[in-house]
Amino acid sequence: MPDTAVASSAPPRRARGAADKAARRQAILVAAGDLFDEAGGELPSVDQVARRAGLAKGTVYLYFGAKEEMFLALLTAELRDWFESFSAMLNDDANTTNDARPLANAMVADLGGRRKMLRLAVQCHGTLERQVAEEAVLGFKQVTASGLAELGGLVENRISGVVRGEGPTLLLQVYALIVGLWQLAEPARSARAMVDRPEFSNLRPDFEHALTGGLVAILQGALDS
Amino acid sequence: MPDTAVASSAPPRRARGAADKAARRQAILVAAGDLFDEAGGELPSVDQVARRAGLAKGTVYLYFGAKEEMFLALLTAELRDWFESFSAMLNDDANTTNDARPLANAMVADLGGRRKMLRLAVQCHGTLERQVAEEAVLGFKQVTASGLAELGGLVENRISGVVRGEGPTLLLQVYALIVGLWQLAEPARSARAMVDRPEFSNLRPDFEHALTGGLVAILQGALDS
Amino acid sequence: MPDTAVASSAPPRRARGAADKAARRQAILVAAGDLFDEAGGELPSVDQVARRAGLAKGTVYLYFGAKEEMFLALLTAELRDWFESFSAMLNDDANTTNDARPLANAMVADLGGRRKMLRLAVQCHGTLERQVAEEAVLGFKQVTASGLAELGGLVENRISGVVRGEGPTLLLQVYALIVGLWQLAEPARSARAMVDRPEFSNLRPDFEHALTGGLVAILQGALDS
Amino acid sequence: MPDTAVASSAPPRRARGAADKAARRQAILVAAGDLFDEAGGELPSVDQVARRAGLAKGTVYLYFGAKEEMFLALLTAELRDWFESFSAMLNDDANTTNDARPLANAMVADLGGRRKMLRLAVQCHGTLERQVAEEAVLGFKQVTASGLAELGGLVENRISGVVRGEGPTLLLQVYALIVGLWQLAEPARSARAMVDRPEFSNLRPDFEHALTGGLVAILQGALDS
DNA sequence: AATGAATGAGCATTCATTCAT
DNA sequence: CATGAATGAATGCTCATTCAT
Repeated sequence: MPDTAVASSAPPRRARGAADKAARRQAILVAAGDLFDEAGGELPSVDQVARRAGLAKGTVYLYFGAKEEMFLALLTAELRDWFESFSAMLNDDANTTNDARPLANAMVADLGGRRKMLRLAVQCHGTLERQVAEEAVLGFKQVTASGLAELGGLVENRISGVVRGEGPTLLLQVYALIVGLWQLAEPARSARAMVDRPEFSNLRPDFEHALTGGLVAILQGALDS
Repeated sequence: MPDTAVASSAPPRRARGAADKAARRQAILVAAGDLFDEAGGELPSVDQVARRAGLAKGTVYLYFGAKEEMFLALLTAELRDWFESFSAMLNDDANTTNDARPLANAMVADLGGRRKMLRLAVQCHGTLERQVAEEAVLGFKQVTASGLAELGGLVENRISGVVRGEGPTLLLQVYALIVGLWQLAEPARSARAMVDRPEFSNLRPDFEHALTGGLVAILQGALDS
Repeated sequence: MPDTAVASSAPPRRARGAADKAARRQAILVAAGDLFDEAGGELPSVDQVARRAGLAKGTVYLYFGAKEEMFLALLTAELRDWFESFSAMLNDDANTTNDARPLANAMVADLGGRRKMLRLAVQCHGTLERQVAEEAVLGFKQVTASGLAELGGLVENRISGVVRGEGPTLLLQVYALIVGLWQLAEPARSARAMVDRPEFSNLRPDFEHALTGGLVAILQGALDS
Repeated sequence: MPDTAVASSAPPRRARGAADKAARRQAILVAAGDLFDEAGGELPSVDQVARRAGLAKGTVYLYFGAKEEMFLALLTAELRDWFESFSAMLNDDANTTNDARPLANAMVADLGGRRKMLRLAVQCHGTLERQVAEEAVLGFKQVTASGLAELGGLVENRISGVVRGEGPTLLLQVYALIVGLWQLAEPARSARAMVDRPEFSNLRPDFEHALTGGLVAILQGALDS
């Protein structure tokens, strides 16, 4: 697979083949993601992204119809990855006993390395989706939907007590809890100092603590029913 | 004293007394909230708000230091109201049996009329807090923190099984689930049509269904422990 | 003269007599001047001035038709004072020998305590006059003109060599040199650090040195002719 | 190569080469300068400048980081030009006899066509410098400083009596006198009518008369020492 | 006379997107 | 394919001034 090997090197001056184009598209996404993360979850400008990717602003628009699509694609990729990871966890017998705690713990641990996904989720569900053309949301929705369906089925199979057809709902609950807690747990820079004051300590939830508790409750609720 | 009686009507041309000023401030908030809601959760411009309130742009800045403060104040009020409502539910014996369902149902029903609060929550936690001066977040945080503390105590008292000190955490889980699910359940205009397609049906969660399930799980988890 | 004695105390709640009004007007001017100086030569807002004077914004407009008038009046007063001081110098025989240096030195020393006047002069001649109603400039021009005429006559009498009728011209030259040099010598905050670099040393003139030299030249020129 | 020949005409729709870009930058400066002059020394809005140059507002910001930079660049150019002209005068033997009058006359005549420079100088030294980022002042300061150094040396060489090292000081005196007198001589529109009244005749100095006298004095002072 | 609430004109700046080259 | 110059919509905020009280 020479293509794969080359894909990771610098993209060529002109991306002609499909592989080249995919590589360039990927390079843009990487640049966008890095900048997004470095900015603490703030969307970088298209120009910044292009420069970071070593390209011109206009080039970005050859690969993405709009700025928001870029980040939607980014979240799509992050979600896909998370889905896989989650899938693996569900397939691990150690996580699917009658005790929800192992799975919850595994999930929380796994999310520890997914700050970018969490930040993107906050942006996308809160703001981004509003500003994108209908078609642009399509890819995102497709991946999400199919992932949800697949994972939902897995959930129904592996977690006893989950009623047939309720798998996706349970996943949505889980995802909502994760993203919702993350929003509360990662306040903006300006609020950072404030919530560190003792009188506001209960406003800055310990993300992991609260999340673990919530996940256990939701998962255990399914197991018990 | 007809004046006192009509205090809730339109404030006088010039708000001199504290009551008049409060009324005017309130009128601005109402205008802002209505426009926000009408725009489907998009922040209106200050000028729009002023015009809707029958005032000039500059006048708004006599009552709010910045645009974002306005909406933070709005959410503060909405939250305060919700806290009260929630408090009443918790104090209702019918909601604090060993079955979490009555409380969950009550909460979901109550939230049905709080679309504005939910939309504001999405905006504030996702975007607004990032853009406001530290002092401006203070009032918001104070109300939230004290409400959380108070409600948290109530939760610990009224819901058996909630460990002392874990009340606020449970509330955060609940709040996160609510806001998180709302984000997923209220796609932007552009995505509205899309998720109505059958193949995406599982992406447009039935907010009430998923929320009820999640709340029951979290609350029941506490009751059972 | 009880009035004079009272005039310097806090102005009464309501200024009724002419003396009271003058005192209040004076208080406003003092507040304006102090704030102007504290701000490094930046015009304070009317609100700031009013508050500093312990008055409401609107009250300022009972005494001055426009913000700029205030500062024009301020400069008028400063100039009047300087004129007097200058007059005294001219009347001092020690300053009116055939050597211009004593007078130049005296002037420079005197200007050392007139930073406010210099800053005002820069503002007024450069910007303020443009923005004031015609009538408002009247008082300023009157004082300036009469002072110039009077001082000009004195100059013609006391400085040998000054042709009859050229006294005011000489004064204008002197005044222009002073204000012009001051502008160059007091760069804005942002440029302060820069001109302190060695490579720009010649851009930050030693105000006193350059001014003394210039004054001596102009005055001596008259003496010699 | 017709293109090269018409380089000074309107730049192409899109300025790609460095020359085109310089031409466009120049076109913006010309537009800004003309508007500034037409407005009697008032800064036009960026939008006005852009429209006059046949461009969109945003385009201006491709060539200047901020509005003030534009006018600083304008003064820089004007000063550079004046420096050259001044330099030529100094190199002219007819201007460097023991009589300062020829040089003074030449300078005054030369300044007659530099109204734009004088108005800009008033704005820049009085207001503009205060509002610009430090880096933006750099270019201006550099040109000024180097011009001052160069001209200062020339002055020392060509005007007998100027002590080594005092050339720049003398130039500053000259520049200050010029700008200072201009400020006094060009009252704002509103004051124009007023100073034409006979009683204020001495306030509206004959710029050329007073300037000539002052320059002669300063220059002669050097020659005589 | 004094107040201070209300007004609203005025403007620089950013940045996603387009399209000529 | 790539570029990057050009576009221009969009808007929060200040503050001098007015005038109802």
